[in-house]
Amino acid sequence: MSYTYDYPHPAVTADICIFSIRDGALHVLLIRRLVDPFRDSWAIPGGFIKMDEDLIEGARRELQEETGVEGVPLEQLGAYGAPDRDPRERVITVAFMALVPSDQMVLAASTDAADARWFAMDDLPPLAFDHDRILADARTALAHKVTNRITETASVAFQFLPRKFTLAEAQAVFETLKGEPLDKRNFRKWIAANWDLIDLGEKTSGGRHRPAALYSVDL
Amino acid sequence: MSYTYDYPHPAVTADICIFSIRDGALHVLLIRRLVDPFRDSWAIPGGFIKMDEDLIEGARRELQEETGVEGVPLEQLGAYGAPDRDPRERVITVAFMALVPSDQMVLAASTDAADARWFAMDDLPPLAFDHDRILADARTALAHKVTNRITETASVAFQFLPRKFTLAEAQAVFETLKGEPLDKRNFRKWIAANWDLIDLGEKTSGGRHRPAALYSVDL
DNA sequence: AAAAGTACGTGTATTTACAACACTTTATGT
DNA sequence: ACATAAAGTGTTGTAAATACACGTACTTTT
Repeated sequence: MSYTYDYPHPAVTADICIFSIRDGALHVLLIRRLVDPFRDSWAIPGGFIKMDEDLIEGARRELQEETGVEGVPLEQLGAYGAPDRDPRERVITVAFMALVPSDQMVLAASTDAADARWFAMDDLPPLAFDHDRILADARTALAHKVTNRITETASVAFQFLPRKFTLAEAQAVFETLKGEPLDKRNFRKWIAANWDLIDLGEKTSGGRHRPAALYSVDL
Repeated sequence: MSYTYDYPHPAVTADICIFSIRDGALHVLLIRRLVDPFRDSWAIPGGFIKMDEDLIEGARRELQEETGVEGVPLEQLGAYGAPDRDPRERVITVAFMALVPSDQMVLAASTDAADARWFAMDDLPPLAFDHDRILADARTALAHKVTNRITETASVAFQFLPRKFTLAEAQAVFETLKGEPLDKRNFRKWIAANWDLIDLGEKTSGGRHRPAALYSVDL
């Protein structure tokens, strides 16, 4: 089967930057390519949009097919379409991003991708295509989303915390997402002002130091 | 000549929202379509991306071809790709926007567009495709760009003013772009704090009221 | 010449957000 | 008891945003 047009058409893909925190460090989900070009290179997951699906649906489907990840709230980042970004043919990609708790994710490779793995953002392999640029843009957007407003993305941050958490643990999560250290007192003022924290009246124990109060959050 | 692919490919277009102020009201540049679908409907200018040009280059070219408008600093708004947004075939569009001084623009219609005209934003005709949504998104983005930061877009605002202008004239321009009235005293503080205004020591005359001081701006 | 009309020009007080900054408290381990 | 380690806690300064009202200077009309 083949498809013929009177004028040349580009291919259109959706590529998805999935961020998570693992072991206290920001990670991104990458796949190893099984096919040329960039065979055996790492890349952000993505693939061709089908003719009957919306862009975000295509992104969701590709993400599921290539990594097994489902049910994440994607946000569009923008379109990338430099003429030579793919050596095969003209390929324009629409980039999406999301922040997810990776513990609940079951990674599964597929036919298109040999392997799906989490990589620490400060220890990335060389990436296929222009995925380094896309990922850098997504990283910047993530930091803004988490701090500037009370977005859905920001509330995902609490998914990285246990149901009962200390304020120090919460601060570590937000520092990781923003990528820079935060002042302890200012952070406590900020989080108390922007979320409904519930003081559980319980304390940590077992540390060789003063116990911390435990909180939960009402999102 | 025809082009054949193993898999179906969407068409990709660039559509451009060009805003300007005319007669004190925010206007947008629209074209009347000469071809189906939506023949004789009004639409934001745009067209198919060529295989060897970047998205923004394609946007610039289509804008020039369809309206004669050149040399404007486009910014990407995002990609729109609902499966049924074009009845002919699957068409994904990447939207761009810009704010320009329309007086210097020479409008010229082309083969694709019967007519290019400015429409007041509060008196729009029905638009082709999903252009009403794209335009609404662009309108929101414009208001943010003009006020939230000192962006290039914001400095275009002064292009709507004569070289020597009064602060009341400047306020009217920013109110039009933002779409809401501004407090006179606060506006004067804000503009003085954010731009280099030069008091020319001259005054208006001929009004049936107290004359206003004339300024110019050093961008 | 006086009065009315019209837009010009100006200052202060309040609130909010953000940034900087240091010491006391309370547990654990030796 | 003492050392260690992290928890917890307020104030101050600055900048930015908001709200708000009246005297001034010129033109036109009577």
